[in-house]
Amino acid sequence: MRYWLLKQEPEEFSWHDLMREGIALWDGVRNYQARNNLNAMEAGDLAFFYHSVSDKQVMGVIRIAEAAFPDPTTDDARWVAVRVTPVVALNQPVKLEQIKAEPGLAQIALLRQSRLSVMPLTAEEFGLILALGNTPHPKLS
DNA sequence: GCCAACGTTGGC
DNA sequence: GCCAACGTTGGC
Repeated sequence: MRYWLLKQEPEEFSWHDLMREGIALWDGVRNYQARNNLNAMEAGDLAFFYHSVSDKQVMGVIRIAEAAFPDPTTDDARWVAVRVTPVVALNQPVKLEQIKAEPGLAQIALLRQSRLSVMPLTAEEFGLILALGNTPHPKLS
């Protein structure tokens, strides 16, 4: 079981869109490092859904429903997509500002590599963000 | 293989 | 709107 953070502009695809659809493709990634992270995902892994640019906050927890397969939005075999499903909305969305203020989160790629859209989190980092969002761990609920 | 120029992302 | 941080492209 690994933990991830997936970033998207809410104007493109939002947490609300995912809740409405129930299950969705995470596709269109065209960056090797992000692609490598998609390839490392296993069904059942948990991830946060982060709204970038206009919102800049973590909205909720999602689950990787299906591991990487060829991205249907391109014929280029280099790129992959996964399928994700919502698990739980955070009781309070966690702002980028709060993440920056938390010493235990200083190493996360969200802060250190702002352009990366798919990144791993440690179990500790995942837990800290859940705590900031006043949300119990989905495994325990 | 190097690097300058250019394009994109995302925070401010 | 600006700029930092990358990533990509193409000339050499």
